[in-house]
Amino acid sequence: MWRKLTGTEIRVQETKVVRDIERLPKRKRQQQLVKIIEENPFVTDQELTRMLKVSIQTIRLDRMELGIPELRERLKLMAERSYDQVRSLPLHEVIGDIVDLQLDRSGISIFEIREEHVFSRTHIARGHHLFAQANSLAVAVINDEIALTASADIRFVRSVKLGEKCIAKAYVRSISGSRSKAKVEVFSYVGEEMIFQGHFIIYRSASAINGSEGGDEHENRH
Amino acid sequence: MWRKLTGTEIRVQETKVVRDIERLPKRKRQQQLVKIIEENPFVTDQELTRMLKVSIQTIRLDRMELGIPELRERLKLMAERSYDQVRSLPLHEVIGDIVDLQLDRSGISIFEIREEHVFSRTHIARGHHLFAQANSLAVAVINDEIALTASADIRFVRSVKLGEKCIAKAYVRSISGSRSKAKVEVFSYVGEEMIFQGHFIIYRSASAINGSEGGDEHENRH
DNA sequence: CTACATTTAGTACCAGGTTCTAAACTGCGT
DNA sequence: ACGCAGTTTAGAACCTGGTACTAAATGTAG
Repeated sequence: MWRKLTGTEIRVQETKVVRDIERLPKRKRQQQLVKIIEENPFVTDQELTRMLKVSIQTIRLDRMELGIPELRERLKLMAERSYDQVRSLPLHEVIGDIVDLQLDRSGISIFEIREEHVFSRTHIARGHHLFAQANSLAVAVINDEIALTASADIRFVRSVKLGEKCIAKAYVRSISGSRSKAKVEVFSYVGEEMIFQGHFIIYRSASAINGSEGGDEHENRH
Repeated sequence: MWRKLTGTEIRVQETKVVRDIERLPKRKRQQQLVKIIEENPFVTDQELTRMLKVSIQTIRLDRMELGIPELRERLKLMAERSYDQVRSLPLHEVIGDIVDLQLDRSGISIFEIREEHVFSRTHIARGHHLFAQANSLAVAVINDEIALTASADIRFVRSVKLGEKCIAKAYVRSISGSRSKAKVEVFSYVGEEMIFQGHFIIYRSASAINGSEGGDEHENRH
């Protein structure tokens, strides 16, 4: 369909220019259509006819060619996406996927930096996400029903960019005699490079209920 | 519609008890209906007839009485909600509302602990949200186009619960000679009580591009 | 028995489409 | 001037998941 056009386009100029400016409207219209629907997915075909000054059939042919589903399908997809997000928010309770866990000893989690984790202009990951991964892991590695971060000393060694996979490794360094506190060290890497390190003091169940308690806790994983 | 019912309910007991256990099926069914739709908003009236073993008209009467909109309306509402959320996500870039800002001097932000910030079982705020508020503020108070957290030393003084409002106050303590680093102290309070404190080292634009750079930055706010 | 609530049935209608068939119009090559 | 392809428009039948309304059947308490 378009093969022919591009072929002729390249060859001659004077005659085909006319052809192109006559043909472009379809492409242009479809581009516009995509843009309109993108920035307002709630628009009906009816409304589109008014905006693009073509018949409703043309709108529908365009949607078909572009693979854009009908209004209701779009809404359903959006609803499902947001519903899934809400559902997977409990998964959001631990930031990063824990791939290895030896309670009271060590743990490893992986966290991929995605669009929502970076500063839009520079695509550099925001610090609190790296902290959150490390903090979650430090809390998870403690073998108690409740564990709360009491304090932390952290360092952002280098910035992490969109798409990079952070691998955090946590080591439990010491358990206090009364077992009320634990020291956990976390090192995060992208590849071989260390990008973050943190020293966490975690309060655990017995002492965590009263007294100076921190900002995080966790449930026993299996 | 319900006024009458509740009226008789309150008055007499022995006679109405019978009436109630005869009436309950309706109420019970409606409670079930609410629950079903709540945990699966994508269900059609047809599917509900099978689940509740009543006619589709009853389902629809129930929905009316309960003020539950039809499937398509539900999906539309969800889609709109998620769309608004996505739109207001850039607001999520700074955690907490900045209410006062004196660049290179001090700043104040307020952050209310909501459902999504707490651990579901205990309703205690997760540490990284408190950190995020403080970190955002520490970065915001620096008068530079780009600012990145290099390191932080933080302490969770006491746990914060659902519904509490955290007020974070940041003070720029020192600016290095070359202006490449700044020291920022942040103290967060619920009412009079301090709940968090942190010491941040922030790298600023000139030196931030190369060298050891942190995990956060910010754009100039007006 | 009667009055009232509850449930079910059925019809007409609607939005926002899909699917399919059939015309027009447009412009180009020959 | 003619045909042909790409494009646009029109129209009818049908679909889902409802609303709105009328009417009848069933229950049940007083």
